[in-house]
Amino acid sequence: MPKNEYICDCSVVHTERVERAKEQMPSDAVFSKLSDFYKILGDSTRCKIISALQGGEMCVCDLANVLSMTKSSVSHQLGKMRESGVVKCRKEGKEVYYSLDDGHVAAIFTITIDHIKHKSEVNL
Amino acid sequence: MPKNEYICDCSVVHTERVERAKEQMPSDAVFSKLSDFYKILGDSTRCKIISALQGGEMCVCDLANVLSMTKSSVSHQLGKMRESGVVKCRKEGKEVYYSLDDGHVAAIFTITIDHIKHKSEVNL
DNA sequence: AAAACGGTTGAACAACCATTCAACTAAAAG
DNA sequence: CTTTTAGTTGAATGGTTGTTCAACCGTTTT
Repeated sequence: MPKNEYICDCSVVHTERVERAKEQMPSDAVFSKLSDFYKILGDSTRCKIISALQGGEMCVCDLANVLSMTKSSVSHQLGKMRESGVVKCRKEGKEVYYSLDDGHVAAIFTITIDHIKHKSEVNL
Repeated sequence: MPKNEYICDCSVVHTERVERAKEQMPSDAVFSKLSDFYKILGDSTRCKIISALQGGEMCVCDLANVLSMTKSSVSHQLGKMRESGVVKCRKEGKEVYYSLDDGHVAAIFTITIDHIKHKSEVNL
C-alpha cells in the first residue's frame, strides 16, 4: 500500500491554473452533498414525483396511479427522497401525504426544465 | 407479455388530484432529458470538474492534477459531459482544452451550492 | 524515424441502484 | 374479531455506472 498523496499519471501543464483551481475548490464534503442532491434528481421516476407534488400534497396511491407504478416502487423512492430532505410526509389515518419539503428544490427544478427546453430548441 | 396500459396495484384515492396531476405532467421525453441532465451532475468527480472549469478552460492533464486522478478517468468523464452538452473542447497541438459549454449549467450549479449550504446551516 | 507526451477508447470489474416480490404493520370497515 | 386497505420494508435481481488497465492515435521533440 504505497502512500502516494498525489496519484496522477501525468505532469502539470499549466501550474498557475492548477494551483488556482485547487485553492478555489470547495471541500470534498460539499461535493459529496452536491452530487448526492443531484443523484436524487437524476431519476425520471423521482422527477415525475416532484412534478406531481408541485400541484400540492398527494398520498402514495395517488402517486402510484399518476405514474402507473406499484405502491412499493413509489414508496421506495419516496423514502429516499425523504431521507434527502426533498419531500416531507404527514400521516392521516391510513394515508400518508407527501409534499415538497423545500421551495428551493422546486425552483431549481423549474430553472432546469427551462434550460432543457432552451437546449432542445437550439439543437433543432 | 400482457398489455396492461395502467399497471398499478391500488385504487385512486383522490380522483381530482390524480387527473389534474396527469394533465399537467410534461411528456416522458422531457423527464428523460431532465433526469439525464441531473445524472451528469450526480457524481462528485464531474461536479469537481465543473467547479474547476468555472475558473476558465483547462486541459486534461491539468484537471487530472487538480483532482488527483488518472488522465483516463478524467477523459472518460469529460467524454460523457461533452455528449451531454455540459462542456465543449478545443484542440491545440497535443493538448485538448475543455471549458463549460453553457452558462445555464454554471448558474444552476451555483444556485444548488447555495441551497446545500443553506440546508446544512438549518440542519445544525 | 523513433521516442515521448497528451489524450482517447474499449473491455473488465466492482459497486451501486431501481424495480419486483413477498411478508409485514397499522388503521379502518365489515 | 376478521378482513380489507394504505403503506413500509428487506431480499433478490437485472441493469447501470465509475474506475482501472492496456492498447491505441496524433502531435511534438530529438
